[in-house]
This record gives sequence, structure tokens and C-alpha cells, in this order.
Amino acid sequence: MKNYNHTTYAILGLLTTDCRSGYAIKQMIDRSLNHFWKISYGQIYPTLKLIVDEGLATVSASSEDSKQGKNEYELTPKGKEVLKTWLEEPIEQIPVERNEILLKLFFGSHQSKETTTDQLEEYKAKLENRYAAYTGIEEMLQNNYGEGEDTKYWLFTLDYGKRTTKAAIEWCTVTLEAISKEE
Amino acid sequence: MKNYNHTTYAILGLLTTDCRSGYAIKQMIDRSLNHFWKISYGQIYPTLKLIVDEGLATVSASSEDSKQGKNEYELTPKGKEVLKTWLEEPIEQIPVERNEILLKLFFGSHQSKETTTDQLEEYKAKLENRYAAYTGIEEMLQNNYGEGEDTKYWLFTLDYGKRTTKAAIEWCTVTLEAISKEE
DNA sequence: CGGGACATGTAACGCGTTACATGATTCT
DNA sequence: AGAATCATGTAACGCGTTACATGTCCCG
Repeated sequence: MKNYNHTTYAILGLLTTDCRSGYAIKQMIDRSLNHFWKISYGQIYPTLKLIVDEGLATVSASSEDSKQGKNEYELTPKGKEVLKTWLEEPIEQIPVERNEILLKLFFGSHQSKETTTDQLEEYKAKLENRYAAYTGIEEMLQNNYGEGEDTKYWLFTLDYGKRTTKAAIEWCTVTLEAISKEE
Repeated sequence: MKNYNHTTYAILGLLTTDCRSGYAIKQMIDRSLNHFWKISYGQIYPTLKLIVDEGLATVSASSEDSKQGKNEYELTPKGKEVLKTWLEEPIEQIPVERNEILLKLFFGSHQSKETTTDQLEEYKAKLENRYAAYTGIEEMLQNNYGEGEDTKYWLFTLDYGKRTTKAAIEWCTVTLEAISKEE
């Protein structure tokens, strides 16, 4: 079976949910997968085209409604099979995330101490916002979709985001303390 | 002042340490920055060329030694200034790391439960290896470089890796428990 | 009737990886 | 002599972002 890139599998997976259009996929990712995935329209539309070309989905060019340029996609059996095959494959390697603040901190001896602490404070504030956003999504999921089988898995991924973000926040706290204390 | 990409700043920063050649830079990153940065030769050599073209470093084409194709780079005052300016700039945004296992888990309702747990177990094992590697680097740093001003900052970045990795390992544990218990 | 959300799409560009190509030095 | 490591470099390719272009629908 042919291999596709992760973006393709992500879209294939989202087509199993209520997302039926490129726009809906973008929204879903921005709202519910944003802690571990992101995507741009510049990828979505060409990839949807590829998916149709490969026979993994069909597109109904909104034949019934007034032609408001709204496309609805539906997975074919082949598309479902490709998705399932990928899901069953073992994971490759864990990625190295490039982190700008750690890169700057690595060269911290060339910074003023004030700059270092400012950057850490700002990073911490951003992480706290992120954490709050995750909590918000979590509550939304628990209220709106409490029934579905999917929800359970979506909450698992959120928990990952919360735990790692919390650990990063704690790191900011102790690092700031260490820097200020040493003086 | 002109802007460069993060790869360029990373190399500029490493040129302030003992790393003087492309090969040494690659080794340093693989050994000591691998928890938050990586780079390939395909980037290093063209970037070093750019850095010289821009007057941020000079290259001594190993004039003295037998011409064994070994280049030594040295930052110019301008290069130091560019680096410092970048270090003082506030950080942009925190990146979204794409995570294959979370993507698969998000679609976990389409997997067999066994596949899900296998993937989580494997991910956990890889995280544990990573954690052990960090501990190893930490010990090496504390033994070999205990004196330098840089070491303190390098240990901060390692601590970040350890804390977030540990949080991810704990997440694996509780998620595996939740999945096995629910049945 | 104007603004915001909905909706689709493309082209240019930047970045990074991979594979390839080459050759010197060092160790056994 | 052969292998491993040191060392530099390029070309092709894949992926993703950004900016641009276009148009509809719905609410007030």
C-alpha cells in the first residue's frame, strides 16, 4: 500500500468525524488538535485534491444546494482502509521540537540577566495561557460530546498537553528562582 | 540590522564556544542540544558560507596545517553583535510540536485497543531512554565542565528536557492504566 | 449595505532532510 | 590494507507557511 505524509493521514482521520469540508477541518484542528497539530489552508486544499485523485474520498460539489462553492468530502472504503493501516503501524521516532527560548537560554552567558528573566517570565505567561486554553477545551468536550467514543481519546490527548505544559511552567518557576537567587 | 533564521543564530552561538568547524558544530548539537535542537550538514555548510559572506565570521582555511580540508571559523565583532542583538530580542511564540502518537491516539476509536496500548508502551520506552540520555549528559556536564559560566545555562536547558519528558512518561502510565481499566 | 464569518484555492518562497560525492586521517 | 572516524560539500526533493486572489452568506 502506498504511503502518504502525516498531513494526509490527519485529514483522512478528520473526515471520519463530522468534518466534511476543508474549512471545517481547519476549524477542528485549530480548536481541538492545536496542542499537537496544526495545518494551513495551503496544505489542506491541495491535500484534499490529492485524496480525491487517489480515490480515498469522493467530493460532492454541493450539487443540491445553490452552488455556493462548498465542497463535501466523504471517505471511500479504500480511504478508510488506508487510514486504518496507518493507525495500526508502529510509531516512528519521537520528534525533537526546536525551542527558541531554550536556544537563547543555552547562550545565556551572553545575555544580560534581566533579558533572561524577562524572556522566561514571558514564556511562562504564554504557557499559562496555553494551559488555561486546554482546560477550556477540556470542559467544552466534557459538556458537548460526553457521549461519543471519540471523546475519551480526545481527552487523553488534552491531558498530555496539560501535563507537559504544567511541567514546563514549573521549570520556568524553578529556573527563575535559581537565576535570581544566585546573584 | 538584517534578520537571519534560527539556524544561523544557533551556529553563531556555537561559534562562541569551542566549536570552530562545521563538523564540531554538528557534534555539539547532537551531543548537548539534541533535546531542543537538531541540524544536518545540509544546513550547516551552506549556512557557514552565508555567515562568512555576510561578514559575521572569518574562515581560516587551515593555512598552517597541511591542507586537510579542515576549516576553522571565528566570529567577527559584527557577528558577535548580530548574535547579541538576537539574544536580546523577545521570544516570538511557543511552537506547536506535531506529535504522531497523539494524532493516532486522537483517532483511537478506529484502532484496536491492543494497537493503542502497544504504541503507548513503545512511546513510553522511548521516552525513558531519552530521560536516561539526559541524565547521562547532565553528569557529563557536571564532571567535565563544572567551571564554565556556560555550564549553568546548559544545565537549565537539560532540566527542561528532563521535566517535560518525565511528565510525558507519567502521562503514558496513567493513560495506559485508564485504557486497561475501562474494559 | 457593510462587516464579519464562511469558503476555496494558488504561487512563491524558505527551510530542512536525504542521498550522494569526495577525500584525509587514524587505528588496528 | 582496511575500517572507522573525521571532514566538507551539493543537488533534489518534500513539506509547510505566507501572501494573494476570489467570492458567498448572514446578521444587524
